[in-house]
Amino acid sequence: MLHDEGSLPEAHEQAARFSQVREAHKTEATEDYVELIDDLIRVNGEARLVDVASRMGVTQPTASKTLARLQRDGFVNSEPYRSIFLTDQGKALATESRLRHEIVFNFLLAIGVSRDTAIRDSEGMEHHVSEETLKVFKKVIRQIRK
Amino acid sequence: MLHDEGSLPEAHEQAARFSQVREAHKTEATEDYVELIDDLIRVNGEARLVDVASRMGVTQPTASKTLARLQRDGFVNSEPYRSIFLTDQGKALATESRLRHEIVFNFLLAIGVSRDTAIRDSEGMEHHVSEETLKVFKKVIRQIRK
DNA sequence: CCTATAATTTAGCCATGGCTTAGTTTATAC
DNA sequence: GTATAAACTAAGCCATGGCTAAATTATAGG
Repeated sequence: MLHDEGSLPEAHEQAARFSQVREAHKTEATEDYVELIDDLIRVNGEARLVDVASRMGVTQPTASKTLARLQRDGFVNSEPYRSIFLTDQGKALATESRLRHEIVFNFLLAIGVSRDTAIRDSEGMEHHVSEETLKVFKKVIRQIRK
Repeated sequence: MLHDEGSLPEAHEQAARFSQVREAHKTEATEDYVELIDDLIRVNGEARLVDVASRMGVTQPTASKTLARLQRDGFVNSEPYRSIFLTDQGKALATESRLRHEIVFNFLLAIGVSRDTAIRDSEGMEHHVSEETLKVFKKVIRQIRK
């Protein structure tokens, strides 16, 4: 059970958890964007707004505005009408996000989730998995593989 | 690997996944609120705004505004200055959310995540786990328990 | 080299979900 | 029964992240 019958967790603890989830939310867009930009640079040699937008499933103005925020916050760099680059901070975040994403994805595969679903679910889950859980995921992957 | 070296998933498929995650986001607040209101009614006999706010970790005006949206969308019912009730639709969503939440929580426990972390991570993860993955989670819980 | 098309930006709209400050209603305590 | 405290609502602010329509800049073809 998540909490006992007839009782609830302490209010301030519950509040702290919800605050934490909201906090994670704020960084989701950033992580998704830098991860995608990193992929585009690897594969295409450069990241163009038009590709970011189409792969994120948003319109170009939306992608443009989001990228302006990422630039303001120091994750990307780009000059007007030019392609997009990751700053060192952006690269670090992309690497970390990719790693986390891959672990969640491989974990889902390992326990028997189909590839399609693993791709889909890992996209949403990756932002909400703590370091501790990630460690357990890695252990389970190793165990199942042997 | 999530995708091959030197290639990317099809743009429209990737876009569809991100759209899906964004879609899930929209219902998160609703699910968290109805789940909490359901708990409060079970334990306290009623759900008061002041408790919803303190347990969600937001100010009363924020909770009030969110509840107005939930009422507009048919999940809760309440008269001004009175306590909050779930509609049938709200109860159904609360039940479904609680179930999903418990499965994710118990799954994390089962694979060896600590109770505190399981409580925290399940809060964020529950909204991003598909039916298929949930089934696998249930199976794993059963297997580990015996 | 110029023109058409594609890419990008700008401007302005909207909903969500945070906040504060101030006012109103309800409940409590004396 | 009324004063005070607690609960709730109202009004108005902000950032994020969606959108469309229109303007601007870059690029490619003839």
